[in-house]
Amino acid sequence: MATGRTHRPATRSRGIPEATVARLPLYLRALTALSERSVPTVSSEELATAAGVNSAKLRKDFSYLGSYGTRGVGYDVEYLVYQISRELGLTQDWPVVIVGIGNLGAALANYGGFASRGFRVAALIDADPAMAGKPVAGIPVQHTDELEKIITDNGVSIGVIATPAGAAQQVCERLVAAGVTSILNFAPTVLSVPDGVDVRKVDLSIELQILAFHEQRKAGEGAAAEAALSPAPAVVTAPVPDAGPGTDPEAGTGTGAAASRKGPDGDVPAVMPA
Amino acid sequence: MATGRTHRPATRSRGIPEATVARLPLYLRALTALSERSVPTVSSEELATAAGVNSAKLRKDFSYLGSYGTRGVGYDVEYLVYQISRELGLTQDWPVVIVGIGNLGAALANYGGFASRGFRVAALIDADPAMAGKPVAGIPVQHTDELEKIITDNGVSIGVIATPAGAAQQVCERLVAAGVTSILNFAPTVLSVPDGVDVRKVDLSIELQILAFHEQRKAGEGAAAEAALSPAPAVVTAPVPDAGPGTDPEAGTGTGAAASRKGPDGDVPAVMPA
DNA sequence: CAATGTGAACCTATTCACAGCG
DNA sequence: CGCTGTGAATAGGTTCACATTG
Repeated sequence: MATGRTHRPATRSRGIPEATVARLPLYLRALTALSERSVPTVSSEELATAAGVNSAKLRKDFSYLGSYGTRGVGYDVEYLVYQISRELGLTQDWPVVIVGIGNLGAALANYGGFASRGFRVAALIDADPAMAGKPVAGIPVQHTDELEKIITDNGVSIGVIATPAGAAQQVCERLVAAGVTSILNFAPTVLSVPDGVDVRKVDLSIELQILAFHEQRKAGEGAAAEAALSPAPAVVTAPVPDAGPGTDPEAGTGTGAAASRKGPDGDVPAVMPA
Repeated sequence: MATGRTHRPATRSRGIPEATVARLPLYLRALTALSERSVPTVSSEELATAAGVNSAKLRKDFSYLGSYGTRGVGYDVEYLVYQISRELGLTQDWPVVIVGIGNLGAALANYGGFASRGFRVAALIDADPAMAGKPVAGIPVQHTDELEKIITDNGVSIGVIATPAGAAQQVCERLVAAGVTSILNFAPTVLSVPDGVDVRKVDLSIELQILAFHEQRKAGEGAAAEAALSPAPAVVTAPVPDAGPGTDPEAGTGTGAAASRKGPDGDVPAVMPA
C-alpha cells in the first residue's frame, strides 16, 4: 500500500453516487416510520422533510434507483421501503462481530438498531481473558484467540472495532486476514487496509472538534448577541489575545497558550513566520 | 420549516471549506502523536500518510489556514499543533453536557478522548430518577429537571444527546432553549433545530447500512461465492401488506414488480426502535 | 534541490426550473 | 393540476502539475 489506501472505489458503485448511498438509510428510516403508521404514499416534499433534506435532492437520489414514484401522487411507502432495503443489501442477513467489549463495545452490543435491520451480532470478542464467557447483551464474550475461527465459521464480512486506539490496527489486520472486508472503526486511529476493504470511522472527538470550530465562529461573530441566554462566563477563558472574528490569522504569538495546553514536552517556541 | 433546516451555514466558515475543517482534527491527532515523539518537523507527504489523506489535499487544506510551512523542509510540528488547535477553537475550554446516560452515554462519559482536547464533561443528565446522584465516570448523574439550570450555570454551548430516539427532539429543544448552540446527536432521529444551531449526527445503524451496500456490491461482483456460509434465510419476497384504505395504488406496479424483480432473498426486517 | 503553495483542470454533488406524465 | 423525473446551471471539493522559495 503505497500511500495509505483507505479509499473505496467510489466508481464501482454501479452508478449510485456515494452521497446518495449515504442518504438512503435516512430515507429508509423515515419510510419505515410512515409504514408503521400505515401511511400508503408520500410526496417527495413530505418525505424530504421527514428525512431532513430538500425535495429536489431526494427526487434526484431516487432517480438513481429507478423510477419508483407516480407523478401527481408520490411514492408508495411499502414499495419504496422494499426497494431501498434491497438496494442497501438489507434483504440479506449480515453477521457482524464486535471487537473490544469495553464501555463502548457493550453499548454497541446492546444497541437495538443494530439487530433490527438485517444486522446480527454474531459474536463479541475481547482481549481480556477475564471477560471470556461473560455475557454482554445476552451474548457470551469470546477471547481474541478465537477471532479467526469466529470470522470463518460465521461467514462474517463486517467487523466493528471498539478497542483502544493502540490495538485497532492489529485487530484490523487480523479481521481482514480472516476475511472481513468492511470495517466500522470506533477507535481514534487511522486504519490502513488493503485495497478492496472498506473502512468507515466514527469518531466522537472529531465530531466535537468540528462543532467547536463552528461554535467559536458564532461566538466571535455577532458580538454578545447570544449572551441573552448564556451568561457565558466560562467561555472567554482564552489565554490568547483571541482575534475574535479573525479575518486574518495573525496569530499574535500564542506560545504561552500552545505550550500551556499541550502536555509533556511542552513549549517549543515554534518558528514564527511573518 | 420550508425545507428541513438542519443545515449549517457552510458559507459562514470564514473561507475555510467545510471539508477542510472536518480533516483538521485528523491532522491534529497525527501531529500530536509526532509531538509526543518529539519529532520537530514533518513533510506534507509524511503527515498526509499518517492522517490517511494524500499530500496535495493536505497542503491545500493548510493553505487555507495560511502559510505555515517552510519550503524545502516541511512543517514545524509544535507550531502547527498550535495553529490548528487555535483554528478549531481548542485553545479554550468547552464545557459539554451529555444527556441520556444509558450504555452509550456512560461509554461517552468514560471516553478519554473527550476530556483530552479542551472538552470537559460538565454534567451528565438522565431522565431516570433512579440514576440521580449515581456517579458515572466519577461524575454524579443529575435529573433532567435540572437541565436548564445546568446549562446556564456552566455556560454550556455544546450538548451531546444519547437518549432513545423518542426523547431526542424534546431534549434537543430544551437544550437549545437553554442556550446550547451545538449538538452532537447519537439518537437515530432527524433533529430539527432553529437557524444558528449546529447539529452533527453519529449513527451506527446508518454507517452499517452504508457498509452493507458496498459489501453487497463486492459479493455480486466476482461471483456468487459468499453463499457458502449463509444458510438461505426465509424467502418471502413482497412484504407489501398494503394498508390501502382509500387510494389503491395499482397493485401491479407495487406488489408484482417488487416480487418479480430479482429476488435472491427477501425478508425485510424493517423494525425501527421508535 | 526538496518540498511548499497554488492556479487550473477535473470530478462530484446540490440546486434550479421545467417538461412530461398520471 | 400536482408531482415526479431530469437536463442544465452552479457550487464545492479533489487532484494535477509546476513555479516558487528557503
